[in-house]
Amino acid sequence: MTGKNLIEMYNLLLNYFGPQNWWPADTELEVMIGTILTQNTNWKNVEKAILNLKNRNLLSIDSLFSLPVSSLAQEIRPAGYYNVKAQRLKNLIEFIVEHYEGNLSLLFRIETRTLRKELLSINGIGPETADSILLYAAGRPVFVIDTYTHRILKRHGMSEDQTTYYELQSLFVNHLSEDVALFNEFHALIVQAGKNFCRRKPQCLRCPLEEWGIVPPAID
DNA sequence: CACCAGGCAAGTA
DNA sequence: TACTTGCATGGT
Repeated sequence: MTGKNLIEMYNLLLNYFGPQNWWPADTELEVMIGTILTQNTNWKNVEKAILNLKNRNLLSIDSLFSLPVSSLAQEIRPAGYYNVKAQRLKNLIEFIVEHYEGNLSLLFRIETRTLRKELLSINGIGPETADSILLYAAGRPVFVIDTYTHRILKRHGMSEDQTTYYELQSLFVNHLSEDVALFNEFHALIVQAGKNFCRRKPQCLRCPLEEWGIVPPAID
């Protein structure tokens, strides 16, 4: 497993699925909200929640800041875990208001490593959410790892159960050029492949990566 | 009916 | 450090 396989994987997926045009959102704030809402949750449900916020003109730092967390929870109900996620969104908004004058461009002025630590300091933002914000909202060359990435690489013999988030991230970063557009597209394609072919059961069927000559075992 | 979805934090030993 | 559990709606 080498970089060659990753580039090959990328080309196969891009050829099969085409460009994914991520992240599906109108503003940087909407991206950030989406990263929290989609935690362990189907994106379709997230869309319903975001539509609720849009319809009530709540997609701004100021309006979210003054909205009671209980009201926010009701708006985002379709996204599931709504009490937890409402508090997490509040934590994010309060952080931006209290540390960066409620100004996203002020927050995104920070250097990547530091910005990552800042995001991780917020309760409710873990490695994947932080990296998604860095890549898809702040436009930094950070590779996002999710459960699909773990699953697909494991099925193709490129990782193990114990392989950590950061080990997988290093695998991609060390074998790819540090390119925001590439990282953006690659992760989106992995998610697309995961949704279509890499469910836990009944294992990968008609997977575009079959061309590798690898028969992915059903695992997890 | 069971299973899954673009995680994370908190609790336990 | 290394597991386990709670969180929850909506689609298949």
